[in-house]
Amino acid sequence: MYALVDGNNFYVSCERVFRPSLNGRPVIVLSNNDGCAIARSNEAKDLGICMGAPWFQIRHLEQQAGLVALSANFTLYGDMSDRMMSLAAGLGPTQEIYSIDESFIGLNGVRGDLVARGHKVRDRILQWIGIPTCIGIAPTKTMAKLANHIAKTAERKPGSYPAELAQVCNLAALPAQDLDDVLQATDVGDVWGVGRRISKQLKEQGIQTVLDLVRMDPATIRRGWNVTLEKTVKELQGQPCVDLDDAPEPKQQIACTRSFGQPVTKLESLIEAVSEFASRAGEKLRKQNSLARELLVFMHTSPHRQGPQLSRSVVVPLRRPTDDSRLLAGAAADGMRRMYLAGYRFIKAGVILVDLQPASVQQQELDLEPEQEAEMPRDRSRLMVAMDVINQRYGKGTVHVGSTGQTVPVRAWGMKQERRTPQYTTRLEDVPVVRA
DNA sequence: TCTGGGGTCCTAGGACCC
DNA sequence: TCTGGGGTCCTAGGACCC
Repeated sequence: MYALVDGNNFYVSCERVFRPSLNGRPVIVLSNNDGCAIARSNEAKDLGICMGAPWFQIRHLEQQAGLVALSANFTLYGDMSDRMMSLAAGLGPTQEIYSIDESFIGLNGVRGDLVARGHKVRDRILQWIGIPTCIGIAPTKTMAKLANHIAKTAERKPGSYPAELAQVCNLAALPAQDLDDVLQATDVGDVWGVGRRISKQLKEQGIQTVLDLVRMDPATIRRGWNVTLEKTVKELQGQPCVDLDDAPEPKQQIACTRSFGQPVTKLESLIEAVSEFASRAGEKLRKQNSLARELLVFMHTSPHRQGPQLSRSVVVPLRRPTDDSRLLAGAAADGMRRMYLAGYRFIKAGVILVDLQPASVQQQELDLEPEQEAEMPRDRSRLMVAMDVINQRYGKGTVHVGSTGQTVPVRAWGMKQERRTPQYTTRLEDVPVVRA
């Protein structure tokens, strides 16, 4: 048995904890560069704002409907997430943190009324952290996801489902006929693993609701689509195919990519940008104790704007597997020099570290180039360790690779974030002060 | 004027091997 | 009249997730 605990409108809820005046108002959180909506309060959803709606298209709602738009404050959301996860873990013996606002809890061995237990944990998260959540409970992860969706919808749209399913929904506790009714009332596109494309295909075959999908023969689904969808159907039928993953493997690739605040044309600016991205990717790489053997750099112009378009990428092999930000930044800069072409307005660039291996694996080699040894650290260099410790303690970018251009007063490629709230929980100067 | 960022899994097809 | 069979590895692209 599994539970899925999911924060409601998570980013918006985080902001509301520190600005209660936002309660009851339409609020959205914008993506990097204040580009588009990535989180919406219920009131904002009711205004018809879609996930991913470009800000310039909905901006008029600020005046017309009192919409509040905030720049993304990922430092805040990450910290609130940690707090929420630690309380959600109290629901059962095992936990898989699936995303910043969701975790699966394994309920094996948990006795008693699961719905009552769910409400207790939900109330605790709301009181201690301030984040409203919904909890779905079921025999498989896919069903728990569905139960969570039902718990949320039942709360937000009264009448859509039986009222007692709101907030905490245990599908395993429903009588068969009630379960069928609930599945029939749910669109097949709401199932975890059924995206826009497959949803459309299923509907063309007459499979409209979750109940229709549950009644399909898994082998038929496999023949008509693929094994992934077959697993989804089996899971919906109550047969577990996806295990709880409470000790995730290290990532197989690590990316750092950004859109620029404004178009960038100059090589120097692009080199600064990808040096910075490579250095940031290096931090993530060291955190999971891996080395990279290859690095991919890319850049492209904006498909949404007029003018000549260009999209290029190059793979840069590294001399030997490394986690050293200096070497990664250098490789990224080399790649950029190789692929750069003048005359284009670039809007995005990025670095992806691929072909990763554990840092514990060491390929020995003959010392054929002893004069280069000093520049090619073989172990995690003490410098990188010191750099990470200082940046952890005094803030990101306190110590950085020189080629990233942080000494320049204004970075040509910097991000636009005009509406960001303070880092209430992670920066001493930003901690709210209570006055009597 | 203006549209995010970071991942995973699966499959088909080509290269290559014996 | 006539061109083997079986296997692995790698890559690109598609679909999905939040």
